[in-house]
Amino acid sequence: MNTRKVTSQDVARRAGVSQSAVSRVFTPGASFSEKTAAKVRKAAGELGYRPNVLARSLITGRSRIIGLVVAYLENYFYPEALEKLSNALQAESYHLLVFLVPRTAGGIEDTLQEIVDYQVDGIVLASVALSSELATRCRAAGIPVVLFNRSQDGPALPTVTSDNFSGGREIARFLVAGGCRRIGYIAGWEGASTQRDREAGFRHGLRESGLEPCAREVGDYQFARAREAARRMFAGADRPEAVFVANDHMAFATMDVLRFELGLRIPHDVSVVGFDDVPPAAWPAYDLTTVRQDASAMVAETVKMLRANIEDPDTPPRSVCLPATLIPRASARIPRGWLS
Amino acid sequence: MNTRKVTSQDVARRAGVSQSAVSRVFTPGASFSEKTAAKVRKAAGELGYRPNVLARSLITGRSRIIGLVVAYLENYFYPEALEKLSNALQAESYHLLVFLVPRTAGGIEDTLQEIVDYQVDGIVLASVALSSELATRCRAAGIPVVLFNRSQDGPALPTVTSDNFSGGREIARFLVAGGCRRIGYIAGWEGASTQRDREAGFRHGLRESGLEPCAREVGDYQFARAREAARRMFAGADRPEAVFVANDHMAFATMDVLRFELGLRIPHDVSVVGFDDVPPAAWPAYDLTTVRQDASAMVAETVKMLRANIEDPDTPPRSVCLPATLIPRASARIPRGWLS
DNA sequence: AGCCTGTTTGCATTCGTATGCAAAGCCGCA
DNA sequence: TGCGGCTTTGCATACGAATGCAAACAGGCT
Repeated sequence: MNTRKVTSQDVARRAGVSQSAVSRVFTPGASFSEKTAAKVRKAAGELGYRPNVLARSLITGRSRIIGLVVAYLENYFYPEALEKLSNALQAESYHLLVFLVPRTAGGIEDTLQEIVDYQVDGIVLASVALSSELATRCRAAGIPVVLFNRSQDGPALPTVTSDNFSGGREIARFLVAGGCRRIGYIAGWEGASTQRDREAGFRHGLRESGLEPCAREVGDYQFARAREAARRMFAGADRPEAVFVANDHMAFATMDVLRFELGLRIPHDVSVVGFDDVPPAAWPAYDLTTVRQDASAMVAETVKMLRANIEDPDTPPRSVCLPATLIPRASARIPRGWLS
Repeated sequence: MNTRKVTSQDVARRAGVSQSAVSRVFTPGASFSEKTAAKVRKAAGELGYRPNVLARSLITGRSRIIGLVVAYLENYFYPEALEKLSNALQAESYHLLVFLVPRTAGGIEDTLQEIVDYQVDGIVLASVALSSELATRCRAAGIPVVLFNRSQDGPALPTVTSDNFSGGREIARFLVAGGCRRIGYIAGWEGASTQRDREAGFRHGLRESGLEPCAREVGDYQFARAREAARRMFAGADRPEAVFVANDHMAFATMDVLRFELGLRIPHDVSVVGFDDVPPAAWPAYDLTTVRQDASAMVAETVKMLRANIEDPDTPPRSVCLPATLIPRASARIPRGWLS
């Protein structure tokens, strides 16, 4: 309480120099002599002075804050990404200001405004779709935006995804090679590009063998809805031999329904494949065959793009699509020779 | 790019009023006539003006930013808490600036300094222990701090926990009532108050029946180490009939080892109980008996404390300990008559 | 009209730091 | 000693908004 904020003025007075000198000592690249630096550092240390980031950002126009918009953390891919992103940014002395928004289009509008109010240096949009009008406004505001794990048709924005199409296709090939013919698909939220691309790739892969999904339900990337979707899909007598679930989180729900409600054996009766490779997928209870999204690589690319766009706002938007590799585990029959 | 930042000056000019007038229209509680407000709002709308939060905070001394320090998001209790906390704070137009730190004491020192640099209005420390010296410095800096899910001996800081002691005791009673005598304990990170309290309560509960843990291993709240701990504990011939694992996250690892490495049936051969009640605990694959920490209530209390301390820094620190209730599920034998 | 009270308004200053500019200092060299 | 060139320093101002103060205004009453 008693300790009032200590400013560069206070330090200047105590060190017997001007406020500018203090500022320069704390500004990388500024010009000052070792002698004054010593005096300033000493005084600063004694007073416990630290530059006020907010005041600094007022004049430099950089806040060293990155806004993160994320719809939900229920899918464990996002906590993981958040953790990695935060760590990567901290290494460059940026920090994450998080905004949670309902996935519906309405809320994003306002949220984005709030973010801009904080003068963030950049924005990462994860698990969130952006109307093209909004995207344009962001560019207009001069704030770099990176789409994380979502792509976008309209106006070009920097985008980091993994190769959802190939991933989906690989899954189809894998299941077909394993001898499955009757294959179902449980879709994610239809508004998501990941959902679209995974399904498109999957259908493409099936078509290579003259097949198409024998059933399709929508789980909206939500646990509870995926459970219902699984129940519907496996209610009838002629149930699928395999099912591709659009992400791991829903795949867990599906496996639980198959095993514990319907008494089916996995993969003996049904093969299940997910997407993401979140940590629980590797847990023996699920041991889920899935496609790995390389979160670390995605984060690294995201940070790289942000940095580039912050340094030079006219950097042309790149779209990076990282390889996604299928991880065969025990939840789906492994085709003979697949691993060789 | 072209659109330069629009300031209150610009709005003032366009509306034909002074900058102060514009400021007042955007400051709740300030005095202005409806007539000027209309002019200002119109001009602001046309220009797309929004107050600069950073500039505002420079003069008001409030940034409307809350720093959140969290060690890791691997344990799904924390993403959940983070999501709820962020939502609760957004409702009061605060926002979370997240800082991830390794759980070791060293990093926190620096991290806390970085946080303070951002002039945050408050700090939430989750899953992090604070040296008493550091705690004092926080108070001295005049920044409200709330300990979330961690308590603290030394100097009094506001604290929100659930009743880990009672929770642990309840688990002991539950297992004993279920007929278990040989009961093991897999501990969390020894530096954590949650670990300490859960174990103390557990031991207390056992002692009521003249028992004590037949085995004890340390899992450090980490998945991999918990797995090893479980292997060690169940290696010998005279294995425990039940085990209390200090949190759900480690309990999943334990269950996997018991079932898939050792071929044991749960709860027939071994009863397993966790702590937290994270979402996967309710998934049929685990169906884990556990003690529920009411994350929503904890968050609500945290926000309340923060608000109180921000409004009046001399608010005496309160320690809230919320009830934690045992949720019987299928991973442990349910004592006859327990549910009645 | 004249006075009093209460509300609006603008002016000027403030928050804490960075930075352009010009003055001052330093160094070496002739 | 004097001069050119480079570095260091302080002064003054700017960033964008909030606010104390006093002037201006509006309204009610006599």
